[in-house]
Amino acid sequence: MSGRERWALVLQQHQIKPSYPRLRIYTYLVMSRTHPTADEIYMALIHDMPTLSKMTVYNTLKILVEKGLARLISIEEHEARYDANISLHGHFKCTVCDRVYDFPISEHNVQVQGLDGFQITERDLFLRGICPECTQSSTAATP
Amino acid sequence: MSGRERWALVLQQHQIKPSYPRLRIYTYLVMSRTHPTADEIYMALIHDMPTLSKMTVYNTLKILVEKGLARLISIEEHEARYDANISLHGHFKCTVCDRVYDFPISEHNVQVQGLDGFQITERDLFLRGICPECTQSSTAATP
DNA sequence: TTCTCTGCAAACGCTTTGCACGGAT
DNA sequence: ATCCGTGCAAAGCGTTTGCAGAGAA
Repeated sequence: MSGRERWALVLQQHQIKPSYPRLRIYTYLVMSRTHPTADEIYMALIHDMPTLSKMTVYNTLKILVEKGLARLISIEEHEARYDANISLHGHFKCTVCDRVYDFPISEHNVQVQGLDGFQITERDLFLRGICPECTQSSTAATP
Repeated sequence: MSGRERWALVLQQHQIKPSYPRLRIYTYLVMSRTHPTADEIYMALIHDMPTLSKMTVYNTLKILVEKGLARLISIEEHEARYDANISLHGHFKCTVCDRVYDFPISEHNVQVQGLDGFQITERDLFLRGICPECTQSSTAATP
């Protein structure tokens, strides 16, 4: 089974009709490790699919989130990023280069007191700061 | 010392000129426990201050965040919420009533592995789900 | 006077809405 | 023939920008 077929099956299993645009968008999201925005996905696919509309990207991403195949990362307001990795993990955003990194977390990171009676459906641990690469280039630039 | 004077002093200590609009905005943010948006702050103050502009609210909030007197909560994209409580704590957002609750967290909640070399400046633990109040009303409505 | 703050108006960018075409069943 | 997905155009909303007038030092 090819990669494309495999993801088509995943879509079907989640009650999403695997149309060509949807399949391409989902496959791109799965492959990419950069937590792309809707616009970045659109820009990456428009070369291959000249008729693709940004609308379809928005629609598809919305469906993927609803069906639990993707997560919406709102680590920074005004930019909605998406992640097809739906397992428990944290996100670090570099405030210099704007890249978003994954890092492993465990249950005890998100185990909290004082929320008795609250039904928790989503957990996000967001860190912000400067990544090693940007730290290095800034110290190098300041001799 | 009145409450107003006290917050004026805090502003001064953070190199923010305590103009009347700034003082009112900051005082409102400190008193409110609802993590208001810029628009909510504007709506709350416009009755008392008919000449207040939304611009001034945006400007003031930006300065407060820069100077470390407030935190920007991006628990939900497309709405920027602000919190004058800058101590370590988590946020829970009810997806039904949209309220944002505080809850206590400790250092071990945000202690993570795999980020050696990363300079961390901000930590956010966001939970989403349904609050007790909304859970109760929804079960009551489903007999 | 000089500098900063305020606040109007307009622009901006991302996202949503309304609707019509087209392809699949 | 019907239904659903696609995608154009336009509107919507929160936020930012440019600038001018007012006020404090």
